[in-house]
Amino acid sequence: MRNLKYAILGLLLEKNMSGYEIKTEFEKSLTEFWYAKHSQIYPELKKLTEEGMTEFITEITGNVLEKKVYSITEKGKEDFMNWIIMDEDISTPKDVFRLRLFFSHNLDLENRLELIENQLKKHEKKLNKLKKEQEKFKNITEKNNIIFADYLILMGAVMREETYCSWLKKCIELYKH
Amino acid sequence: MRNLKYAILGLLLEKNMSGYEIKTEFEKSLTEFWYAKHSQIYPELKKLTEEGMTEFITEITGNVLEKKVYSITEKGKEDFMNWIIMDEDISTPKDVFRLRLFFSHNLDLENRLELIENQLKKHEKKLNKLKKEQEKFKNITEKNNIIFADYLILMGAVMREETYCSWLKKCIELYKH
DNA sequence: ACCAACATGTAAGAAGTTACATGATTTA
DNA sequence: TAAATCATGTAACTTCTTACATGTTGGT
Repeated sequence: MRNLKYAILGLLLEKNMSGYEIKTEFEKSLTEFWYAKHSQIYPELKKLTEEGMTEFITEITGNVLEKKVYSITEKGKEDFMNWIIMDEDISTPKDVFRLRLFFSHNLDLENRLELIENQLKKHEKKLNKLKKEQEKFKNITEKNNIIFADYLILMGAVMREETYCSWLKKCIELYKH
Repeated sequence: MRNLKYAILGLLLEKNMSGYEIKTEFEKSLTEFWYAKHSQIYPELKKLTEEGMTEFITEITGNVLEKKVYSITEKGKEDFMNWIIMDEDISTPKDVFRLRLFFSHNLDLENRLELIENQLKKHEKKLNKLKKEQEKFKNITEKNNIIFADYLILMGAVMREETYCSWLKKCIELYKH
């Protein structure tokens, strides 16, 4: 599948970046649908370079600190463009909370409700955070840039969290009556 | 995290099962939130037995076919009951489609719309399948058994797919105007 | 001077996928 | 008698996490 590969290539298509900057982008822009630790990113960049998908030059920050600035090659671009139109089957995300809920008849009603209410609190907190972020996207008109994709992703994340919260509230309601 | 472990222990708490039956349960009951191939289940059962969480007896089907029927031990039950009330941080599911969409400004409008419309078709198909399954749960009253958890999980799955579809439709609409 | 952020890597192990490998039983 | 399902495993590999390991730079 090599999805991490394409996440990295997609980022490098925007601009040249170091491994550290890529790591930062994962935390900022991709966090609602992908993530990777630096311990996965650095070896992947090494592999990508060996495969001829990326190249790098070394830049110096300050006096001695070396930074490897990666760029995507023609070969990398071709590979990325083949991947992005690929038609893949959808897969259901794993969900540890749902796993717990499925087996929650092993708990008494009180503990079962606590389990769900705790989960609800967390998702409500996340939803509020996402809604605050959404305020940045007031006047979006340009549909051809990465900012618009950001906007659609965030909208999807808000909808996803709203639904998760509604579902949990419905579960609580059903157990209470 | 050992989530597969607890998925298996949870199933064995209901009734004694063979690896093959556990595999079948993953496909039938747990499919909306967890899954594992038999190549992961068999070694995990072996490990669980070594750890004293499960035991097995060998049964013969037909003339010679051996079946290992696993049961959960007291130690396994204790461990499971500690896990189910554990308070874990929520994590965002990875989503390859969202990854593609995020980078879809690299496609022209026509291909971008095709990408989203294909995804919509798949999620609509899945939603219809889930709604058909929901018809089985007409008169649910008993809130203390595993069937009720099944019902809540399925409700959550329907809501999740409905929202995914709404989001995709909204994306299409925004790109078309 | 200290701390947060910048910067890059490796090692060990857990989790998950794909393929290899085999054979029995049931149903059409 | 052929195909689907039952039944159990291993091997090689990819993916991902946690921990180890080190050092620089910029701001207060």
